[in-house]
Amino acid sequence: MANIKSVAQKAGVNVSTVSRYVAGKLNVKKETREKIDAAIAELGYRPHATAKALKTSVTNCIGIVIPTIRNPLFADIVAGLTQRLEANKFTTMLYSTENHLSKEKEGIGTLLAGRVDGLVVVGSSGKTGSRDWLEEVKDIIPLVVVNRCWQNGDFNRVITDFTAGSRLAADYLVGKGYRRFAVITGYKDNEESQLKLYGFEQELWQRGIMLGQDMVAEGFFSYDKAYHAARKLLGYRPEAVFAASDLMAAAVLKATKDCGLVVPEDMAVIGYGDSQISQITTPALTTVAQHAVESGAAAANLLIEVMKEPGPAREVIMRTELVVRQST
Amino acid sequence: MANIKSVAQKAGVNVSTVSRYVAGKLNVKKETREKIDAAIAELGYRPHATAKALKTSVTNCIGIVIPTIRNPLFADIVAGLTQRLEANKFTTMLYSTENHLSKEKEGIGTLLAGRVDGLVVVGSSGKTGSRDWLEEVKDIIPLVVVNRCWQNGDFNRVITDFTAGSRLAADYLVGKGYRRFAVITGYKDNEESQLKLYGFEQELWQRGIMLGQDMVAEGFFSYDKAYHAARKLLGYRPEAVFAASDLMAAAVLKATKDCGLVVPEDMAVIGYGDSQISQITTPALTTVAQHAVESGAAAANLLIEVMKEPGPAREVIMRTELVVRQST
DNA sequence: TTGTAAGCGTTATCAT
DNA sequence: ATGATAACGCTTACAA
Repeated sequence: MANIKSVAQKAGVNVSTVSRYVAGKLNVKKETREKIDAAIAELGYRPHATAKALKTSVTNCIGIVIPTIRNPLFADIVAGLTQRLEANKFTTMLYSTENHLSKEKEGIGTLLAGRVDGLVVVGSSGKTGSRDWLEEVKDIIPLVVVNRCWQNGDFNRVITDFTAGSRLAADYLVGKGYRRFAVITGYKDNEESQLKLYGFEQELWQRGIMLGQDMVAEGFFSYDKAYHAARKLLGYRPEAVFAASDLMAAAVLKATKDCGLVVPEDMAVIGYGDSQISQITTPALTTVAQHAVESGAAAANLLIEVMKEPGPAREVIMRTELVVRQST
Repeated sequence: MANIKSVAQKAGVNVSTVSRYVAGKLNVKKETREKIDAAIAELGYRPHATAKALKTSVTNCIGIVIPTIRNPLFADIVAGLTQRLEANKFTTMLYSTENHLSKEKEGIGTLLAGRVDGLVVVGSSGKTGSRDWLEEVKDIIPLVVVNRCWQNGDFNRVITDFTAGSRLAADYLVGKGYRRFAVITGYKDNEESQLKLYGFEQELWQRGIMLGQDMVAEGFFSYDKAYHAARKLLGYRPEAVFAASDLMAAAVLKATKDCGLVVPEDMAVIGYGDSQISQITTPALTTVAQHAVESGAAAANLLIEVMKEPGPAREVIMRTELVVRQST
């Protein structure tokens, strides 16, 4: 590959002149410019980003760590991130932990080795959390966490107000006259799942309604697992089921149908996410919208801001909304 | 940040010794090893990947260019890619063109600047194609293209046999006794869409069945657009509708229902992809499975192979299968 | 306006 | 088994 030296040689000038010209500094004679342009074109020269990064300590690259790209929610967050970052001339390095929190440390480690200017870590920590580890990281490199709410150090963060979203759902259902509820959560130990459950219970409690312990089951954010959980819960004859994701709500619809019940006449179902799934089911799902793409974009903007001028930790809260369709 | 020099200093040895030890070369005395280990731990030293890349010309990083991560199909391909690449100690740089083919050149350009050891370009080229551009790229860097079938230079490629998949669908439907068909394609100019349509037509033709021109409509891989297309097509009373994606097939189901027809009794619907969507709809969709995750994994393996020993272009064909559910 | 030269953090060759 | 040093491709004072 052609390098700056060969360009300089061919153009008959010094490397520093080429460097300055390529960088856009304008104190270079027209005649020289033309010679350099010609040399660049002829050699197919392309500045070597790695060398530049080594010299300047700026990589123009941001690391993103996610649990899995196959969850549409995370895909949306990544989409929001890459859009904003690419628009700001950053490239992105993606590391997927495949839902193994233990791989998070490894992933961050590889990204950290002088490869990126900043880091975005997406997704819930587990029960144990990786708090101590991230605590170190944020001293090494600008860091933004997304939807990791338990992390109570002062991190720059974008969080969705999952609790408020669940309260919207509960409020709406109670207002509709339902009194006997069941909930399908994600993972018992997962913070996002817990916050969603917590908000729902809290709102019910304020309305003087109790949610029986038998009425909560884990669905593991999986269609099949949620289906089985739903079959069990339906035995207790709830009037309405709240699922922590649209995918699991879709499973509830299926279970309901297989039990010979009709939604919404015999039972109401409400999902979470307002993903494409919620439009596709029959009946279409009432759901809590959580603006995943915008969360990603907000995280990108926050990180860029933080890299420009560091300071005390900043926080962005993403609001949720209720989207009413035909399942309630 | 601590560098190799500071470690060497603290350990009281030369940088080259540290370098050798860290690289795992074993000609280093136990005593020295311990001193170095202590220094590394104390300083929190982490080898600088960028500097190493500059020196060795290997980045251990692979570039991935995709149209958009929000399409579950591409997300699956990326998942397959990152799994295999991470397992082989590669990091991945992701560039998303947001469905603008024109951005592909820009994206590849940024990745090319000494940032990556190899490149995977995913997705159809448009009518015009970016063939000439990629033709240059493959001389610069190891390249694998995925599902870009029109590209007729000798590229390393992983392609899904879309045509064969469509033929499976047509064969099955004709066997079931259907004779009057409608098709919802993606984009008219998109090769994947065209191949899917082509296979379907071809199989019908061999069975002596004609597909009227009015019976084909663009759905743009969008739920809403496909819904409108379906409403129009239903006016011509097809006995079965073949959609080029599950999402669009779901839209057909909706349109059918809104027209007061029942699937599969009044009309059959068949999708493409075997994505999660196909299990969720009511009735669940019969669909052509296309193994997206495996395509990504195959592309990763192919690229690794090509980087190890270059040679004539290799090709991997991914087969398709029919998955029969309740919509036919 | 252009040239000289040091240095970013590594690795690798050659001595010792 | 270890040390000295050049080099990777670039940027950036500083000098001319």
